Amino acid sequence: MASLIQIDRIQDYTGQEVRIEGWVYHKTHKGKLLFLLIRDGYGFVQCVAFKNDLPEELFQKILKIPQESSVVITGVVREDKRAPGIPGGFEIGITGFEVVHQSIDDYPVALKEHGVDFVLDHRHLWIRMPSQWAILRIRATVIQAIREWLDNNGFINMDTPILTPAACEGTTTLFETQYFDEGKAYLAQSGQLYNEANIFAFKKVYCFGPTFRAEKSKTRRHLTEFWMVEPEIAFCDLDQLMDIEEQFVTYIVKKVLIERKAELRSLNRDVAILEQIEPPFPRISYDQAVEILKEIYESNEDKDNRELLKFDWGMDFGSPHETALTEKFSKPVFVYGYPTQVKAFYMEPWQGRPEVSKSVDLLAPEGYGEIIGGSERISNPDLLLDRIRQHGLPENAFKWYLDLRKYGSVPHSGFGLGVERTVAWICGLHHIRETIPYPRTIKRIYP
RNA sequence: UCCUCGGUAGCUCAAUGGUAGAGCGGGCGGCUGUUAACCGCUAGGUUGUAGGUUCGAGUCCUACCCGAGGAGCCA
Repeated sequence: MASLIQIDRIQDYTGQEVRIEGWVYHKTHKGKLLFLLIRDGYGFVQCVAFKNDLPEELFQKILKIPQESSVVITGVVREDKRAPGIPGGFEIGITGFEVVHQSIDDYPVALKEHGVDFVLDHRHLWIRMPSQWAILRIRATVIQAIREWLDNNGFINMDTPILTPAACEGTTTLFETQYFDEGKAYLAQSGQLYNEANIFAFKKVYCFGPTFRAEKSKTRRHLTEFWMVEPEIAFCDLDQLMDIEEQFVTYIVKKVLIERKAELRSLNRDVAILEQIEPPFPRISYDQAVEILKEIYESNEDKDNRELLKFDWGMDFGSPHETALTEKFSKPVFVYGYPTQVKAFYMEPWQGRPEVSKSVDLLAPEGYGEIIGGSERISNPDLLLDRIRQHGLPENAFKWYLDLRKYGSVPHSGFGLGVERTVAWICGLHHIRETIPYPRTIKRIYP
């Protein structure tokens, strides 16, 4: 029997008779000539049947097969530039055709444009389409790259709890659940505080898991459930943190470029932009960013846009500001030294400038905005206690967190990278919802 | 929470207040290189819901439901 192959390795089998197990994605025929586009989970390949070369019964069987039917096809691999597919350029001349299950003929997801509501209601079927398949393959590679780089650079994975007793940062709205007789528990929005404990045992750690935000955000950059990797490093200041972040992000992009080129191409992503991602990334201070935004504001002629771009020192960037700022750069750009008042309570103040924090965000180019938020953490126990009190946080809940500054406190830093925003940027997508298999948004929990 | 837009065939969309239509998808037939092929035939509808105006409402009015985009907040 012909050997079973994966479509992504098809170029290794030119001239050989092979077998593929997969599903019929598309069928078209022109009299005696018939084309099937078959997907097997690893790729998409065109299979060709010519009536005169096959028994009549077999040709009719292929002709009648509905979209999405599961099949086992035997045939000879040949190179042909005309052949569509991912990777494409190869096709299989059918010699054998076996139906595993004949799909019923009302498959709802047609090969055409669909509305947002429709495709999200059919997400369980939508993921079979080439664009969604490619995006989710790239997502898996991004996740693999994240773990690889961290594991190979002295970090150890420490899972932090998802059920937590209180708001970690006391800012965002959390999902709430009853925890037996212990009162309310909340779904984690960050593992950072636990990681700050972990570094005192393991030096460099990361947690990687789902994160939950119950905010009623309704934009193309938001999900209520998303994945975040949070590295945390002992003996690390803000500059060293930026060094780590740029190495990390560069590795992720390079890995995708090497292993998922066919997928990027199928998404029509301009890879030239990604290929130039190399350290160092530009580093600008918040103060400089404010100056740049003022210039952009002054030179903007469109009155409506102009109002959205209005900005004063002390504000946090809105989406229009991030977009305008990053359009000035072709690489991801660091913005450091945000005003203390717009950032979380645990961030180390700038020396001699307490109104500024040792914080840094990494903004992706092409208007994709913040993919990383990070900072150097407060290492002085008295200052940390002051901040907890100023923010009206429950002191008791932070007792353990304050302990960390009492026993061997060191300068330390960390950051969180949002997986979905990173994937959206690498893939060049309009909306974050396509970067996760089953997106959870404020109005959607099906399927 | 606020602002804007939308809801008509399985899907994408048309239809000046006057007989609800096209393309795709489905079914049947034709064609040896299709790339969401093309050509012919065919089936397919409680126009989001409830009320109102009118001789007559997909269209105008009111309320509601559902969804999307954006703002705020954030990764």
